[in-house]
Amino acid sequence: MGKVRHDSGSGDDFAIDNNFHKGPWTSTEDQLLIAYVDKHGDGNWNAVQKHSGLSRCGKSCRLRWVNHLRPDLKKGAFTDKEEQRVIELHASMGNKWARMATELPGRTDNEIKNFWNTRVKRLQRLGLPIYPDDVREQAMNAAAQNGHNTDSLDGGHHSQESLDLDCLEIPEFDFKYLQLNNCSSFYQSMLSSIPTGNQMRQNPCLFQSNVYNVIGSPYMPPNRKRFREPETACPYSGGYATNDQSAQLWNYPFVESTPGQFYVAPDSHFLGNSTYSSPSEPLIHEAEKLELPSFQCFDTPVDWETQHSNPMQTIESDNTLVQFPLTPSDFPSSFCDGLLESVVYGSSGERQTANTDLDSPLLQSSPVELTPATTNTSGHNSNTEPDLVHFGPASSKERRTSFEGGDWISQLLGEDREYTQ
DNA sequence: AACTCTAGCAACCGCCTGTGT
DNA sequence: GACACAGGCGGTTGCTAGAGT
Repeated sequence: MGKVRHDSGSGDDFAIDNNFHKGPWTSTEDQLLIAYVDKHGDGNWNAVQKHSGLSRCGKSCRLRWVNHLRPDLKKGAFTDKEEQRVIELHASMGNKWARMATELPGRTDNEIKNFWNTRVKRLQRLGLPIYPDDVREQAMNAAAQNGHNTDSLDGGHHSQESLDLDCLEIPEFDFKYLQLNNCSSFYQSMLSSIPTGNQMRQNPCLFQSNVYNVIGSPYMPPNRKRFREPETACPYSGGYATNDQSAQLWNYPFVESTPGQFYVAPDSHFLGNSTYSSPSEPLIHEAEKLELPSFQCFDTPVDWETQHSNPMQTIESDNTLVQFPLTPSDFPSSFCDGLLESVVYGSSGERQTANTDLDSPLLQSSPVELTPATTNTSGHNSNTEPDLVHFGPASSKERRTSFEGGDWISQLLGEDREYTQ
């Protein structure tokens, strides 16, 4: 790992320049830090080094305090209840570890993140889905029935946070252990439970993000590599989705949207955690990381009529793998970002793992990323292009028809594994 | 016993936002 | 508005202990 620093402005450059100590903390350092915080309180971390005698940068001190020395930390393995909660939270908010940590007293974002990643790896290894069937089904049902939160949008005082909560309530699921994914039936039932456009108009929050991201997000923040939730309601510009690699993977077209109309929240979960190398190499200019889903809401009402006549329909690339757009009513809400990933990304997870576990009866979704860097260290990516070629119906017309009917999705998820090479 | 593999964890990195000037 | 700085966040890396061979 290179230590060349490109960071601009934060104290770490300073830390490097001053040869601050790095690596594991010693008990002596811990004591110094604890003593300092006891005396001065936390915060102002760069002052810690100056006043405590620690040869650590402020960031390192903060991290050490937050993750290990804070008195309210809970140590030890995650309990079943905590695990259950983590699953719920991840289903609702994706890789928002810090937010998840606020819901799990005594646990840190880092801890949750490690726990989750480990868990995902384990389940992937076992060929089990990340989310229990119960979660998926209940979330699906909740999404289908959840036409009742319009008040929250009219209250005039809701924060993004409250919107998030309003948008998606993850019930107390019964987390029996995981069964194999029934992706096909699940997805088909998703499609059959799609609310009407009118419902969606009334509840724009319910029908945001992730699925639509594959439909084709007109949202592409310029010159941004990452998105944070407070930006959800920010203005948008045309272009590929934020998850532009996944967008490019699906190769959906650029669409200019206008304010007040439907747009897709940027932290889409859909395919968003599968950072493949795209075969359409020219489209990918840098190895951007894709975030796992974050729960997103529209602040802007959805204009479905407009969306239905979306110019995307008139745009078609020769390489288009999925015909866009599907109208919003083609999909349910992104009731569970992570769940959707489990459903759809399962296919990509299969593809990712196919080379090493072709015999697995169910290669499940995983947020473990395969970045171009990790998949393509030799400078080429040998396994993505064939995937794309076989990813979905052949012709655009067929694609559209099939996609709307959910048939090829079924094949994709449950039957057709040819694309795994 | 020696070696390899890997899961789990701690720490770091780079980017971001918020705030103050 | 531009800039610098502090702090926060999510992704990644590297170390280590334990399991497997």
